[in-house]
Amino acid sequence: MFLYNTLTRKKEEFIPIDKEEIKIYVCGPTVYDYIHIGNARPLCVFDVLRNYLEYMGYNVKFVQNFTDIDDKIINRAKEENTDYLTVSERFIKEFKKDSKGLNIRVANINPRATENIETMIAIIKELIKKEHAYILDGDVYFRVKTFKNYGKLSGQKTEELEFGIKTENQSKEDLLDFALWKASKENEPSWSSPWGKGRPGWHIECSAMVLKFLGKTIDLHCGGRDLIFPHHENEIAQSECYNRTKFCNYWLHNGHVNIDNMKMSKSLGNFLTVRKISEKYGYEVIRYLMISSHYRSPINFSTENIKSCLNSLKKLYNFKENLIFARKNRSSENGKSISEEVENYKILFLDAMNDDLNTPEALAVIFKIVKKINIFLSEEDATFSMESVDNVLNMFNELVGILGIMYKDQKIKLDEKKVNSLLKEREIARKNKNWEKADEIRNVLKENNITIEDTAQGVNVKMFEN
RNA sequence: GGCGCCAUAGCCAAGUGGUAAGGCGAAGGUCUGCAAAACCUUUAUUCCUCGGUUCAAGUCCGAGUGGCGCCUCCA
Repeated sequence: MFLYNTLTRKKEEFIPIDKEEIKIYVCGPTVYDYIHIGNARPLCVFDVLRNYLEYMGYNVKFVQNFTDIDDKIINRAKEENTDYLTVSERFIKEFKKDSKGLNIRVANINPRATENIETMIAIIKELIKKEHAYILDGDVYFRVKTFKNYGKLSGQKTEELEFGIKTENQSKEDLLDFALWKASKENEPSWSSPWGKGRPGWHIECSAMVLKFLGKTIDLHCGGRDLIFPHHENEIAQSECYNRTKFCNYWLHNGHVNIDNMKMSKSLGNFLTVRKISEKYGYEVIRYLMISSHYRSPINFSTENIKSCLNSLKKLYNFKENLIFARKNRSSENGKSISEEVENYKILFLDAMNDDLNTPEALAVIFKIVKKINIFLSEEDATFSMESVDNVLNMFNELVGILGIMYKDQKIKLDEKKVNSLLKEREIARKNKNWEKADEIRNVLKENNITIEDTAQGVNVKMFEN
């Protein structure tokens, strides 16, 4: 499998440190609000990565943190007249709800910054001892000039970086130095440290949690491309100065979700929450949208785009339902085999995934399978071998499962008995050419998310939300 | 000032130097009591522009135009 590594700016073959346990760290959310649609992107694409690695037979240890102490959380707590813990607890819950909706598997470990402050303090102590960091009025700063490779991830030279830098503390030794520890202001949550009361800087959190839960060197570190600088650059600096070894082999960065071609962000205020969109269109279409472009490309969010994705998903659901219908009603011992022609497509799907997770290509392969099989199904008089139908169904479920779509449950609001009696009633009406009544029953069922289609082989009852 | 990304049909979107995947939408047709679903046909002689390399360029090189991101918090 080839992955684009930001560190080398090339697609590289993925070679794990230890096949028995691939170590992935994904930067998680700062929990001060509902996640926005941009946050959904790394969740979805790196969940696909995880699925695919496991599909290939690797064991994966997947760690995603919660940044649960930060200025924004403190501010929100102040606004709501409550404490930071109430805010972070609340939005961790909401995060989990949205994640579940998006069919994101729960990480093996979800460490919280505030639960790992001891590790951070230990690292900072050592960095001070090694003169990679210094104390300044209760703050601790990382001395960037002591790390020769600073800039290796972002491709930046330190001299050039200084050009555009904006900083709040002018008394730092160097403009590039960043905070490892921040002295606390009055009435703010704080932890005691050798440098007085305070709280950790953002970058050290991730370094500490990576070290504690995954070790000194990890396979994959993932996040949005806006994290390349300074966040990930700083993580490398801290961790490599502390561990004296390479921090991470492959850095993966997803592209942004834009709105009107502008980056969607909480600071710009042009963001849409996952919750809001899911209330209108459902969660699944958000996930579909995320895999419909390559993970490194930008996505421009629009309702037109969402609606197009909804229709595509509908086509896939119809396909699956029609196959299940064919299995029940159109299979016979001497039936046509439909799976052989489609077996090669699985290889094409895997080729696409192996090529830096080319999910749009992988989706195209799925639609090619759908097309091929639909041509078989469109032959009205044909019957099919049940085994081959099962093969296709299994393959379809397998591929779609890697992408993490098609997970919506059938939702039946009416009980089965009632549905069956309505169906019988409709059949009688149809025999008597009482079209009005037949259509009325069809509408009633439709209102309950049950779609019925009259086919040559009988009535195809589809029970999913449209 | 530096680093980087992007430009392919009405929309979304792949594309490894070998003659433009796939999805949505639209139009017409088949099937159907009507639908639905599905199938068939049509929908980019051309990939922002201009040069260059090559037998061959959407793909490589150069210049230009337009858009975006990072260097403050960000996914």
